[in-house]
Amino acid sequence: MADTPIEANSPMLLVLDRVANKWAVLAVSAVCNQPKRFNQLRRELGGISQKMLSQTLKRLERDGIVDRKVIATVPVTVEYSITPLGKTLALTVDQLRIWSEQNIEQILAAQARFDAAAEV
Amino acid sequence: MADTPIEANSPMLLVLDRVANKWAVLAVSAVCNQPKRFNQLRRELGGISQKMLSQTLKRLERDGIVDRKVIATVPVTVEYSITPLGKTLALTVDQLRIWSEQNIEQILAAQARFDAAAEV
DNA sequence: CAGGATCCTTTAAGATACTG
DNA sequence: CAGTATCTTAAAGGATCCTG
Repeated sequence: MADTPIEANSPMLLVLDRVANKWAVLAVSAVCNQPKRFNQLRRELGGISQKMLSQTLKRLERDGIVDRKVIATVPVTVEYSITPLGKTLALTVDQLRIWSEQNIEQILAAQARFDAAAEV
Repeated sequence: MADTPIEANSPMLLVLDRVANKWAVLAVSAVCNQPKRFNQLRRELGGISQKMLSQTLKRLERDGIVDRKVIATVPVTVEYSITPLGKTLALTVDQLRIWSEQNIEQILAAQARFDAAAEV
């Protein structure tokens, strides 16, 4: 890790602001292996509202993480896919997923200890 | 990345909820190399309010990411340091920092393209 | 020095209804 | 089907004052 403290508007924070939220991670992950349609994603991402999904996808598209392709069927179909840039991000985020899975027990144990110590 | 979509309460999301916010990342990063005191951290993390810092540190402590040590001086001193668990997390988060730095240009370029296309 | 408690403002998020 | 617009509610965040 870096010796220098992270500044308030570093690339890291800019990326975190976009990527480090539940729905963005879910969406990237869902789209990562094959293109998906809007409502298909909605169903796949459990409780997401269409507003949130719409927002999330638009942000990801703007950042060049996912690609949006309108197919002129009737009614219209829209396909979301991962970009090359998005793919590398997904790989990186996946590292965090692996860390999470490997350490979730330790975290939960720490929480339990903390809470036990707290309630006297 | 995983083929299976990330479920709504996976370890990943639990970790993201804690770790993937500006202040937590800043705090972990600030404490990563040597222990720091409360107000020392406050100064180092630019604009953080003491409420936010307090909240952030408490959460990180609860999760076993940082360690809190009260030193009985007068007035009292409190020292925050990284735990072994926190250290491995910092390493992982650092990967994301590296990705961010390497790809920030591409992201900004994508945003510029998107915005240019949007305003007609 | 290191915080807790309170109040108040701003932002995020969900529900609902409507459109090309 | 794939969204946008609007309204309302929930949560995050900041400012201020206070204490061991």
